[in-house]
Amino acid sequence: MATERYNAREVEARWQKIWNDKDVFVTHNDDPRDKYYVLEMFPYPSGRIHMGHVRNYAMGDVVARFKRAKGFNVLHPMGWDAFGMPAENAAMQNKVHPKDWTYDNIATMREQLKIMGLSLDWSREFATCDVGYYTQQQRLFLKFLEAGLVYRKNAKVNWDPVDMTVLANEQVIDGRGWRSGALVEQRELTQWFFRISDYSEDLLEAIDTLDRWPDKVRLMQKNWIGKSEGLRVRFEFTETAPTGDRALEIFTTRPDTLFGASFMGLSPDHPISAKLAESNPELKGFIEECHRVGTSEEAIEKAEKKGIDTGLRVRHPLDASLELPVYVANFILMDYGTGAIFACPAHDQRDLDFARKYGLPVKPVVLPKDADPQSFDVGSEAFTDDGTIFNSGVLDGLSISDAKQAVAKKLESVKLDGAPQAERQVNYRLRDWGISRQRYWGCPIPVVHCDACGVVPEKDGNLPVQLPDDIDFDKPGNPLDRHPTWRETACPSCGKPARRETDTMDTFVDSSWYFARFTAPDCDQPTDRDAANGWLPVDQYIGGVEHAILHLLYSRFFTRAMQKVEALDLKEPFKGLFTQGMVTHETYRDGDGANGRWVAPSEIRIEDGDNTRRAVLLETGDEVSIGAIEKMSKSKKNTVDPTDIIDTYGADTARWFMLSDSPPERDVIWTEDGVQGAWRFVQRVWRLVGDIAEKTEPRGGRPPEVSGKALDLRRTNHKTLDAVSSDLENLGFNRAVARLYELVNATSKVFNDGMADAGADYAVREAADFLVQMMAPMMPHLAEECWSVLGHDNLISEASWPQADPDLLVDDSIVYPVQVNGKRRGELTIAKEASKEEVEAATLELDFVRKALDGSAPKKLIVVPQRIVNVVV
RNA sequence: GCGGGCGUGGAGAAAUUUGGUAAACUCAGCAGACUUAAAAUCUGCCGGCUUCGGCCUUGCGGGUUCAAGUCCCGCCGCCCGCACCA
Repeated sequence: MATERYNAREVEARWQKIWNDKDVFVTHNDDPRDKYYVLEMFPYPSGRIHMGHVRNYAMGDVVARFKRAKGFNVLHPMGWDAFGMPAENAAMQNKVHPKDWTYDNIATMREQLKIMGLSLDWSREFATCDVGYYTQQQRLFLKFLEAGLVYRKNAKVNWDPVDMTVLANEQVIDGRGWRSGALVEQRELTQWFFRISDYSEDLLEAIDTLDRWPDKVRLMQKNWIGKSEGLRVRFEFTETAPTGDRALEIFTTRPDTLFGASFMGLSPDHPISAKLAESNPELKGFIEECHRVGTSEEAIEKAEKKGIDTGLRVRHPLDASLELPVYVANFILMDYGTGAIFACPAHDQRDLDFARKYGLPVKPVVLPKDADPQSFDVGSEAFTDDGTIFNSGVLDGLSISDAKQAVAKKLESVKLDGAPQAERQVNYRLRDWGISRQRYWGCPIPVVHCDACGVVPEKDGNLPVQLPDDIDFDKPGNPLDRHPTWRETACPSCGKPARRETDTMDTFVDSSWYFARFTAPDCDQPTDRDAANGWLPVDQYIGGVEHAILHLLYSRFFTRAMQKVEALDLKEPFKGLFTQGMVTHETYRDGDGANGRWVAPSEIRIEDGDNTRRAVLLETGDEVSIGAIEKMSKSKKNTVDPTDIIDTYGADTARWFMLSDSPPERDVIWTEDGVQGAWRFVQRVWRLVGDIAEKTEPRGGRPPEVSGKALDLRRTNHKTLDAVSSDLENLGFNRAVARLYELVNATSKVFNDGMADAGADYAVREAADFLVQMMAPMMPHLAEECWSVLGHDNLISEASWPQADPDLLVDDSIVYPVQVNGKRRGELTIAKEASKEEVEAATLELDFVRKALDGSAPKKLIVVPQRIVNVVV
């Protein structure tokens, strides 16, 4: 029993070298076994790995190692999402080139990942800022352009005044830039767009096929695409509008409430509003005021419904005698529907607020169930639930959906100026994806502006359009624009001098196809079709829920677009998706609570008392206040550096702790005590396995006859194997961990009790072998070391997953819990094959059952075979 | 406002897939063994009440069922997403 203390540092480095020297984790595309592609969202090279990465990659690595042991050809690559603003910010602040900053960070983080012992195929590594990668991205862009998937338009864009760049709608959060936090302004610019909205319906419908995605993410995507079915209706003006329009076109999802129409509303950005404003100073002022208010959450919440009567009137399409006033109103959005509405105040809260303010009619047309049509009044709350149509002439008595159909049918057949007055229409919230960014550190958009030919795609032979290295960051804005010579080029079409596009692509483009590039990272085309089709879709994708909409939706679009340009042949890139929780930690503050300075965990010591727990500064011994548990962040200083942990305890301990306790989708709380618990387990396993290796012989040949405790242990071994296999299959890492603790407890007991029963040696040795194999995906270094101590001469990383013996998964006898009136009152041990009648008879013999029955027969006796017995008295 | 999720010991949690022994496993705590002492390790206890027979207990209130943490209805609380989308 002279086993030495486990030296993680030495052991981990040794096995990592062996794996590397033997190319154990290099994957070949021509391997004939079934494929399994496991991918974790690749990191942005911000500088150092954080605990969130450790958690994410530990999970992915467990899946990769488990599937490898199960016999799959596993693809598990890693790369870097390497373009983006922080590199430019660093350039501006520290006078370091974005390229140097990025590649330095990558070098640091690569080493950090390597000491985690991840089973990655590093031969496929790339960074999105590698010329080799963005060349292919430019090639893909040109193919998309040719296929009509890209276009340029003058558009109002979200302008971030701090980063001095354009943001996609998705990147505007509460009216602020997602990165800078600055209030976003509206600006007119010519921008490049991807036609993601062409795929709205397809992207929406296919969500139903993603049955291995979290419901939450699927729902978020559904809402984001935001489909609504309705009717586009033209209301005839009583007099031609100043724009020359004879009718006002609106979109509605509630044509059933048409008889409740009270007024019309125009967006302040509607062409008619703009035209009227030219001769109406009051309206002009109002529109300007609307623009000033902005679109922030706060502004919208506080904004009162306001508007101005334009003086224009329209005729009601179903009742020509009725004329409706046309207002410009601040709550109507130009970029949804037609930018104009008909308002039915009784059944829409916004319309109601507006109508009450301006004294416009409120006529209910949907009657709630059991309400009195004479007295029903909506008051200050619009009625939006189901009901029956009334006050609506021919529609009276219809259900809402029947009324919708009836109105659509009627207005489709009425002609106004030769065209149908209404058309059914489906509207989506999803807008095209603006990808232009006025930045240097991104993939250049490979087009040329020529005075003679206009906008011309760069020739494929001229790719790549490479970023210049000599660049300065003295002023804000786009450095490519200011570069003295980079812009100058020849027109690919006519050969005359022309200028390069200086916009670069949104970095979300880079991450929208990297998973495909990993399948053939050196291909001289964006993809090797066979490789991509062979490996994709990704079987298990793992990452943070913060990418639930943007990255995942863009990737789904990209896969479709790539299918269209024949770069690959599938629609959905990610078959299984898992969104892991965050890593959190207690926060600490110096001095007086809320105003105190944040203190890092490494600066304090926790003192546990009987019923007290306090934190004191290491340096001074002064007490600091313990605050809420929050996501690890630099600003709150509650971070723990993974390399410090690995230096002290080793990678296995860090990985094991990350996988223990908390279910993977939930937040995990990082605690020093918890890490130490994991460390103790590492040592305990090491001692136990060492002792078993010393005292028992390796197994071989047929299992011997076992009895008593040894038989029980063999059953435990196989039951644990069965359970852990399914836990890992379902990403239930915390459950798998708990079962391995149980197995260690059970094995120690048999081993320490002297192994008196027949076959105990075998049972204990089997337990050790199984234990080591089952923990190998989670603690691979310790597992390799133990595996070799147990006398195996192969690598556990290359060993096959063991098979559970079905005979050992069931016991000879069953312990039935016995309930009396549904409360457990005792138990009954009986042979497994006992018939229902035998169980019933045995139950009635039990003392506590007899007592409860007190001589009379039970009202009911329920036996659920192999489960439970319930006696109803 | 709309949509979704969650609520179990001192803490993280299990059991939620199929309604069937609530609290496995870990952390913290307590008591003990070993030790000159500490660390490490090992053993035991650890939801509440109890007249020691038991009784109660999964946010609260109801319901379905032989049986409810699990299903249904209504509240309360917390978290997440979207947000003037007609």
